[in-house]
Amino acid sequence: MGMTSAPFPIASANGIATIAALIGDPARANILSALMGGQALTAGELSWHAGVGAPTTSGHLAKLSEAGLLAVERQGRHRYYRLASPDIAQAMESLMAVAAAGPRRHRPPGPKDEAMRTARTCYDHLAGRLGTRLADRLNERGFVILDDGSAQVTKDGRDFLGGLGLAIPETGEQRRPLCRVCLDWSERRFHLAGRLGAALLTCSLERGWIVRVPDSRAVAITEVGSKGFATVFGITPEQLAPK
Amino acid sequence: MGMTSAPFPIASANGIATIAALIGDPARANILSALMGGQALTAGELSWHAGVGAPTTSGHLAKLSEAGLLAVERQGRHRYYRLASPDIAQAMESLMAVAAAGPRRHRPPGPKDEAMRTARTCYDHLAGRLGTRLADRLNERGFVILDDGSAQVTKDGRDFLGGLGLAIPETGEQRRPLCRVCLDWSERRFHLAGRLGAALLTCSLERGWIVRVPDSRAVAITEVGSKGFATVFGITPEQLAPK
DNA sequence: CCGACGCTTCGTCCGCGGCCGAAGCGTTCG
DNA sequence: CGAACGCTTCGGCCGCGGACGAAGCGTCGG
Repeated sequence: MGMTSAPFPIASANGIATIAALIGDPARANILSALMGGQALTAGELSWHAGVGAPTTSGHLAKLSEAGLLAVERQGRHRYYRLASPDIAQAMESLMAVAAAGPRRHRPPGPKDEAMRTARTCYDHLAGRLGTRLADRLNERGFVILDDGSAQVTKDGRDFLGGLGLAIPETGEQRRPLCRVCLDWSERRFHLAGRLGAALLTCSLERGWIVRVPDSRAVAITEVGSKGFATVFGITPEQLAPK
Repeated sequence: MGMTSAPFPIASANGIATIAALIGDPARANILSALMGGQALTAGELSWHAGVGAPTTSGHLAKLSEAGLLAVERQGRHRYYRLASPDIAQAMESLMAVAAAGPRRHRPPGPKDEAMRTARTCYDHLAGRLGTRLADRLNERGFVILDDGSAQVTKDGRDFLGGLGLAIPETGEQRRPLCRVCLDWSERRFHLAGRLGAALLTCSLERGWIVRVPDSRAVAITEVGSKGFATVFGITPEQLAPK
């Protein structure tokens, strides 16, 4: 028998349990999901999202912060919480993919849900139909190469995006990938993440092409945005239609 | 203010909590970690890995199966459990990355831990120093392009790997990416995953270059393997040395 | 300077869920 | 066919941790 010593914890398996247990509480999951919107929120707002009282929320926030999942910033009498790193967002995203793939959870697609499917933020980039179509169009035009689960920006793409005023750092040799794909839980296809994805989101917001929907990760596409996405990226309104 | 209706659960945020809660139990995390080795294990073996009794393990396995995280296969009086899909493995991997990045968990690197750092399986591909060096060498030679967090196989690479007897399906249009990167929790750098990563692992096993270490995800590099990795990929033994 | 507000800490309650021993069911072997 | 084995089901124990109300601390507004 190859049984070495006692049944002792596999290296780091305990660490992963700790993290997962933190995410595993409904209230905390709601908090983290709310923060997947990408913007920092106050404890009060998070309390509302979590669906529990202020004291309970405070406890949750303390635990999440201590574990390094959240970063906190005091500002006046408010405390702004945000996800501590893109890694956290990616872990959440992977879990969403698993959850969406799993056995049918009864999830009546409400009107708000429909807005989320059309366009939403995924931490710091775009997701939903808008996000996936954006990836498709950039791929078709040879600006990014999407080969199954990998993504790469081409020379042409760098030029094109540069023309939009999107300054993509040449090769920062940073931890953060320039361009990676992210599995969309509603579309079950890929959209663009990484520094490029983040740049596309901020650009769209700055130009007023999309606006954030209050208390939600969903974003609404404005009039000017509808034109902008069509002329610049070739995304027709039909492609963004619910059905 | 924009408070719409009651604080009702964000779409699918509850689903993610369910999944995370399942992973969040230490015993279950140990089970899943053990199955990250990529091979199916019996309930008894998993009970040992989990560190709890058989009845308790059985309960855990039932929950994990029902949630769609595990697939089970009856064979004689044994029941073989394995991860239900690569998505699960990726979610676990993301969580490991978060856990490893978090505040210092006291994790005295034992001898077994050292073996894991040298070479181990990560679900169905190679990780550890061997895995990352493999990615490096393939990158240097222009067989794959690693640009930050993205990976792509070149024409040259396809030819090279074909010469090794690795038949990589041209472009299966499958869900499973041909080549993607996976963050190595011990090296804190990328190694290769996807269908390519899986092919590299099975190839190495078939040729006897590596052998699985019992009751562990670690793999040991054989004599012939040491030569093989050096001549075929240009990986010197020094690059695989612990320090 | 006092009251309203935002957030946290403290104390308490209580229910969910993990754990085990014993028993039950199916399979394999002598 | 009976005994050993692998795994699951059942029943009961117990402790962890999430929930809230009340109170405490810091900040902003008149």
